[in-house]
Amino acid sequence: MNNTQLNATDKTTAPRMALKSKEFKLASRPVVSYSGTLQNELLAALPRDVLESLFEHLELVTLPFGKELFEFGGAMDYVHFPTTAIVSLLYVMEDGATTEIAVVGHEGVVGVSLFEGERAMCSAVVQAAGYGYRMKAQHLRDAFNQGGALPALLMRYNTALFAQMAQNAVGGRHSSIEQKLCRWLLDRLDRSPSNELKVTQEMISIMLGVRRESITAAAGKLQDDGLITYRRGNITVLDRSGLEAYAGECYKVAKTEYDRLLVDVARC
Amino acid sequence: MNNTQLNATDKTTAPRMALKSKEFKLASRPVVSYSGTLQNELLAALPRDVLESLFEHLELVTLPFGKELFEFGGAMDYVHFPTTAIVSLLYVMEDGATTEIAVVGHEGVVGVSLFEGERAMCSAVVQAAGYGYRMKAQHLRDAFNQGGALPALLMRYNTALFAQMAQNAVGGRHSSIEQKLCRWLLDRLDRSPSNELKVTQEMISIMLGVRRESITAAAGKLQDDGLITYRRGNITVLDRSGLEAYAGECYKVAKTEYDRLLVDVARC
DNA sequence: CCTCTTATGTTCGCAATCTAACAAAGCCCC
DNA sequence: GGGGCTTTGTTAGATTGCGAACATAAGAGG
Repeated sequence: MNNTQLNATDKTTAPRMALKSKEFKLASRPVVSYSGTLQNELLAALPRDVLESLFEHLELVTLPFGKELFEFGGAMDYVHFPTTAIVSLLYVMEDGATTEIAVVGHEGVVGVSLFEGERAMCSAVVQAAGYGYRMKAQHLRDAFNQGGALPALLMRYNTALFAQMAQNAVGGRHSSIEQKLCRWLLDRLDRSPSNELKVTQEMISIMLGVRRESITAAAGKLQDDGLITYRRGNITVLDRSGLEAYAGECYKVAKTEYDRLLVDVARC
Repeated sequence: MNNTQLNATDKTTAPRMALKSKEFKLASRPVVSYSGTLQNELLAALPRDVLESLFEHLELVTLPFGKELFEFGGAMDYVHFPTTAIVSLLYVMEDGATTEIAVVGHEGVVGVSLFEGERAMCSAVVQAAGYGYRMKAQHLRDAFNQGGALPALLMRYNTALFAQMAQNAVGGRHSSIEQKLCRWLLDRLDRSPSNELKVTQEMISIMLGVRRESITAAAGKLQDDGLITYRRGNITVLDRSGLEAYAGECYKVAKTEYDRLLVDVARC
């Protein structure tokens, strides 16, 4: 556990990987559009008038692998609504040890959880290249303060995020590395367009806060059991329900909360 | 780690302990009063007109040790604003393993983090007997939807709670048991009226999700180092800054976030 | 096709924590 | 002031994951 661990990945591996991940680009490159925003479920859940009022502030951006949307202690000028990208909220300890606090994809928003806090208490790193909409945090704050459907929606999203973080805390203490790996894969899968994940074992180890060798061992076992196959930075999930069974309750509980969020949202 | 662990504590130890903890009762028993509500910092931070509109719905209640304000999967009809009481958000796994997700005292509110979710994703248990104000969740929801200072305040509180949960996840993976114990003691201390905590090592072990023997060992070491003294369900903190130094960054980061919450709140 | 980088596989010993069983106090209440 | 329950102390062996060092292989780019 040394300080070079994340840096090495961040500054060296990350940009290179970003160039490689062509799979995540949409078939036809999207433009800023009303329909485009609907690819983010949180935006899609807003009443049409609210979304329209936000629309002028939204900007479609590419989110390359490894990009830091904000870092620990830094300012959070923008919030991001991922569409095809996946973003990790990561905490890096002073000694270099890392832990993934939460993961955000097309179901959520990055930065609003830290609303009004001027400084981030963790960093946000793009884990899977893709697209997302961003807007100045101040505009979202203004919209929040105007009331309507937005405040309640964000509060509800926070509830689901809470569940995810809570299960991270629980699983971090009481799950085996294999279980954690299963859950991590499932969380990505839920936010990915395919059953193929472009990620190295080293990256996974950083996210889970374990050694790379432990991931090698765990992944090997999952492959032997026919749940996944992998080769050099590429994991394919073969048996989703098998993973779910192995992951145990942590995944299930958090997933249930997200599903409920969407159901509740649909009622609006 | 068996299923009887929490139950034994809950149903048997808890009521007994509650009867014992006389220290936490206020010198003169408070009545529902405007000034009483100010003992909760979140309520105190509300503009006078907002607080007055909530006031009629607030009810002063005693919160005896061990009382479950809500349980996993259960309904959350009330939100609670502790004044002298301390409440743990606990998750109990199917196999009986436990983890404390967060702790709430006079600085916060229990139940609102799970706003609009009809089912709780963890249980809330009174850890230190005392008082608190409660109100029907629906009334708070109504007030939230009316806008004004309340939505922003709750959002800000969520930010601080996020920081605490995040550090729980981080520390759960990367701290020694002794460090976790230090941090846990400090978190209680911040919400307690004195430097004496009424809690058994067994209770602590349940909160931290470790074995009781590990707490015995860790507490013994802290006592040898002159940081605390203890005897049968009673821990006295002797050297707060010593504990902080030992606890490491997790405590510091979360504390900073709460301090900022209060500063921001004071600006309102 | 060859090379060089990066990703994955493997090993050994070590430290922390857990499981399990039992011993010794301390404190409440009769 | 003594019985009985609760809390704390102690030990021994098993397991999981860590640290470090190195071996192998896959694929990108020349």
